[in-house]
Amino acid sequence: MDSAIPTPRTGIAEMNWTDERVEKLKKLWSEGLSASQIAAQLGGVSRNAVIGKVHRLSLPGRAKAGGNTTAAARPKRAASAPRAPNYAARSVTRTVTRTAGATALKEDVALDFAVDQEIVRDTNVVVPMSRRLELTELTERTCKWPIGDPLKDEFHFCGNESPEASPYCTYHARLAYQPSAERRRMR
DNA sequence: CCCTGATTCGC
DNA sequence: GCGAATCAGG
Repeated sequence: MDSAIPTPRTGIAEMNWTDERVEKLKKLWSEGLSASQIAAQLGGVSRNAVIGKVHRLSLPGRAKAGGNTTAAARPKRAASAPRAPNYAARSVTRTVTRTAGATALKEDVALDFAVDQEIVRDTNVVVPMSRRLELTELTERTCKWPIGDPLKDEFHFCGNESPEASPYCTYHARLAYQPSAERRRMR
């Protein structure tokens, strides 16, 4: 009677295709989410698993076979997606303080330069819209800047592309690591 | 290189 | 039935 116990007591580790999960899969797939996104939402399965299941269920594939569905994969987001104000390319004409006299300290010049750059940034850089990724959707190159209250449902991560070896996108990296002159002036 | 879905095939 | 490995493509 005893012999080999299948040991199904793995608790949560058992990720089979329950009716619920299949329904969710169908729903998300029909909404146009990519297999990897669906896998991330379901949890415990790979995108391959999702694709495999989709086929087994004979769900309608994406129009273009093997094709990139990036465009089709983003059905809607207009609802409450933060829109980045587009007052971007306003140019700032700043008169450089060229203290002609030899008294012009190198430090001042360097500082001016830094400030110049800062102004340019402050003028051109706008708060980027986030991709609103879930924790499980983050990858090596997605910005991990958290947005919102972790306890609330709308909590998400920026998710924009982050430079290699950086956990944040360029925008949030600046907020995170505020270096030198920038901070000084902040005060 | 990043991503996508499609297919194969051992389990 | 399942899904990793592989294939094929943008």
